[in-house]
Amino acid sequence: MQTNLDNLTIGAFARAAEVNVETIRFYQRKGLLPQPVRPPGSIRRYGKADVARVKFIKAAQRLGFSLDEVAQLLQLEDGTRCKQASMLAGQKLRIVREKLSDLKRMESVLAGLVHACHTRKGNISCPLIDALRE
Amino acid sequence: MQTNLDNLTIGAFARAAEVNVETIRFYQRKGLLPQPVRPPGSIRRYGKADVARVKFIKAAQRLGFSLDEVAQLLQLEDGTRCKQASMLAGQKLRIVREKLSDLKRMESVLAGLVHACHTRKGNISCPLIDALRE
DNA sequence: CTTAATTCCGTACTTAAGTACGGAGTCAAT
DNA sequence: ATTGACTCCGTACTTAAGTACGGAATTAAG
Repeated sequence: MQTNLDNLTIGAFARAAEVNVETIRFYQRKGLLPQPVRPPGSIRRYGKADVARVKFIKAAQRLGFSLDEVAQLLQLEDGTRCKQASMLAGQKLRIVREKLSDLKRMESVLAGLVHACHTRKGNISCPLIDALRE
Repeated sequence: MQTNLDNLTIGAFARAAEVNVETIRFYQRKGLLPQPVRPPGSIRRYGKADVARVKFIKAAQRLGFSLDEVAQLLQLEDGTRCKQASMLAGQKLRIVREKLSDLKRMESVLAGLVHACHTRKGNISCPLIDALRE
């Protein structure tokens, strides 16, 4: 295909990357995306490398990386510094596991309370409210 | 014990509730805590009911409720509307379970990538970076 | 050639849950 | 009675990840 993913306007770029235009500009201000040169008296054009970069960012975000952390990953983009990259991922993995255990605790407490609320008989007070009070 | 948890200044209140003073003021502005009357030309005093209310708020937050949701729970504080309370908890439980499954997915992807990075041999490029690129 | 849609750019706003600041008043101890 | 700590109050700042706005320039379509 002849460059149907090259020479994109910023609007087409945003659609291709499935984000909105303001997000592109925001990433440019943050330094996550390079600002392509602007031909004097004209508008900027973008290509598939740019689309790939945004998709990289979004993929990393889905794994729980913040934009600042994504910036670090982007510095390792050449793929030659596997050790650094996997250290970042390892840190993130630890954080994800902590969040998991927090959420599991919340899940079991909430499930227990909801169950107690449903099986409660007679005029005793709400188990959920009681639990928060104790 | 004679009122060692009553007649508190805002500073002592904050210490008793294990939050800081600005947080108390913030909760008052949000309507989560009542503003005790201020004796003219004097300062406000707080008691154990206030401490209990802050602890209630913090307990609910630990279960994943936002302050706006906590405000709803506080309206059910008398414990007579168990059905409403357990509906709120049920909604929260669904959200917690969604987050759990997201995090589990993230965990397994990250763990797989970290493992691949460590067992990689030779000059192939970083599996983590590759995964984000794909 | 005119009109509508985009782009560009800087600035300001959004949400959540606080934290920080600064000046004036009040309280406790010496 | 003065010093230092604390309270009061309003306002502004913080973080993260964008979103919204408004006016000027540019491009695309008819």
